[in-house]
Amino acid sequence: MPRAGLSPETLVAIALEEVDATGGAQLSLGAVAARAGVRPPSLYKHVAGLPELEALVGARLLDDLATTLSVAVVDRRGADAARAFLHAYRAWALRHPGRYRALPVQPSGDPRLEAAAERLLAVAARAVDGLEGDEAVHAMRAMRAAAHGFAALESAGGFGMAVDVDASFDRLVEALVPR
Amino acid sequence: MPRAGLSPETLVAIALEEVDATGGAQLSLGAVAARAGVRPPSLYKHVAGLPELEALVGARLLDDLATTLSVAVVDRRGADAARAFLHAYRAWALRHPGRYRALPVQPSGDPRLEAAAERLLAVAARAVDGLEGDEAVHAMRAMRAAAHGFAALESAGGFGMAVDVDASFDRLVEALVPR
DNA sequence: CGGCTAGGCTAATCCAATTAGCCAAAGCGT
DNA sequence: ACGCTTTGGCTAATTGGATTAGCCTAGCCG
Repeated sequence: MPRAGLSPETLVAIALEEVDATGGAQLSLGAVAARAGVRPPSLYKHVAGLPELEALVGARLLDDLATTLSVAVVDRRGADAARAFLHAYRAWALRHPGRYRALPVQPSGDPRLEAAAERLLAVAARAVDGLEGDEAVHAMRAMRAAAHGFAALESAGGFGMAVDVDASFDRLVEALVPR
Repeated sequence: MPRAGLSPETLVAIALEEVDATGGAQLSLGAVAARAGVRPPSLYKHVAGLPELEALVGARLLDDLATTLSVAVVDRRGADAARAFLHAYRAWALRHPGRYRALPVQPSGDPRLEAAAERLLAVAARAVDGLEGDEAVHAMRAMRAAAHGFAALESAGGFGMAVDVDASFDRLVEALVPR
């Protein structure tokens, strides 16, 4: 039995393949082990168990999203920043529907998750550039809610009608963005 | 061993207690059986298994929500209807955070779920009263996305900042509602 | 080469769902 | 009241996934 060259990082990468393949269903150690070409108990040499693997994957997803948004927003100001944030958010969810559904609902309880969630918040804060105090908080919440709601519904196939979804999203964006 | 007086309906009611108690975590037959004062296998005399119970619970939740929204929207027109819809939606989610998280993500695959989801859509359509064709669809999508996004984030404790959440919601509502 | 550690493996345990098969409680017609 | 049938409990057994215990070898170090 040769070494498989596993590590927490490679396991996270393998788990992401599994997430993409299953469309975000509950992760299972058996599936990850099979993909890694190894028996399930072997995974415990690299991660503490399923909850830890889920936390690592969750943190990775939040981080990916935060990075993507960060790149989209950088160097933009005011309404442009907000638009870029919203479009990049939706694009990410559309590009990885499984990963979007696998995003941790409550990124609390694990320091890694909390740190990643923190980064995401920081990016959202940059997207409401130009607003002050409570106004910034209100705007940030509206953007997060709209982005998440739209992405969740769309990536779950919730928009049945045969009407242009891009157009719907643009309306939503323009309704929210400071005029 | 006396009869426990169970039925699909009572099991759904018991499952809802469990959902409220656990805050929307994965339902388990063991927990429901314990609450019903019965051994797990006995439940199979009333429902086909966990998936069916989940479908029944999901349909019941969608139906409750649809009814609540329906009552809120009835007799209202235009912007008033939209505002009422959004506020009632958020209020329901806030009143039952566990149930909100237990709402089926993809109400498809089971005719009962599909029917309930249909009702919900019909109520949303009434809330965009006054708009025609594509405009109505865009508005409905925006409302659903905003309502779901806000409710999901709020009921998951996603708004950490100490800034009035009611005010944030009002901003979002006014940004969306046809002026 | 001998020894140490890391990383596989098998076997065994635990837990939740589910199935099989038994048996009593109710309802019902006589 | 009596026996039949159906309904709804129960225990025992199976299955599947997570996890733990303990063994054993590959790779590395002196």
